[in-house]
Amino acid sequence: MDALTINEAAQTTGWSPRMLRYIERAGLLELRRSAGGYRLYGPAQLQRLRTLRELLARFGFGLAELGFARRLRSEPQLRRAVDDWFETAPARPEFIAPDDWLRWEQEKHQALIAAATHTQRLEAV
Amino acid sequence: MDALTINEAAQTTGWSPRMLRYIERAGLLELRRSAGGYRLYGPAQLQRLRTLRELLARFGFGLAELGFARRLRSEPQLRRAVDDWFETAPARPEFIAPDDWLRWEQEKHQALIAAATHTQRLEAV
DNA sequence: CAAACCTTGACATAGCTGTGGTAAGGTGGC
DNA sequence: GCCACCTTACCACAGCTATGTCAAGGTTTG
Repeated sequence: MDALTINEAAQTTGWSPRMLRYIERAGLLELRRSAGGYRLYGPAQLQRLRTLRELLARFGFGLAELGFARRLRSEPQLRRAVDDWFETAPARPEFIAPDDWLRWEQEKHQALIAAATHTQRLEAV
Repeated sequence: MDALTINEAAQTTGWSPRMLRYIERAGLLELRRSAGGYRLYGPAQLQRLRTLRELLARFGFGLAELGFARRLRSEPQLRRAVDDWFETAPARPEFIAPDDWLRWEQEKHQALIAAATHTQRLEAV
């Protein structure tokens, strides 16, 4: 068997077993199951979990947001509706000063980003 | 002056003044300001606010998610990173049964959707 | 078959979201 | 110049997110 069970996967990816189940539940990772129902993590899944970690830390957002990104790519109706909303010329939110948005986002994820940065620094040592 | 102030805008859009400020703060609507700093809502902004209402009710997500969609379109790096993550072949989350995701999402927004539906019904009367 | 590991489900909690207030102070139009 | 309206900055609160822990009960494998 070249697949890990959840605790082994947790160790090599840095996620807790709890979070691995949560991530699957959130629709962000598809897993094979053993005959008895054990989650089986293959190399591809492990890699995905590691990049997921990096992604969230680097940009400071959460699983919910990524789940929404997933909906955007899998639900054309939703995609269209959202695109339409943003493209309605007059309000042009693309032109809001990035600073404003950043300030807002950073307030939200300040702690998270700080933690991530700290972690990276530790890892860099 | 063909622009409304915040309470007038609130009345014609159905949002509360409180939420109108919140929406602006979330980077989802750009507004002109009077010399003294009053928010000025033009027809375009009003329309946008109305469609925003419909968008959220129809698909059952929140301002935070829409804010993330905005980031996706305004931050190419983020966009690329997220696309890459989803396109990494092996886990293919696009192929997760829509049912699973829906169940998950609906648990989350059950109350919200119920409330929205209820509101619509009231409005329809 | 027994020890070690897994599964789902429930309870817990800090922090953020979406909303509503209120207060202290500036703006606008008659 | 007044009164009504606006602004920002707080306090508050229910509900959701991201995490952890624990219990009761199957699975694996030596």
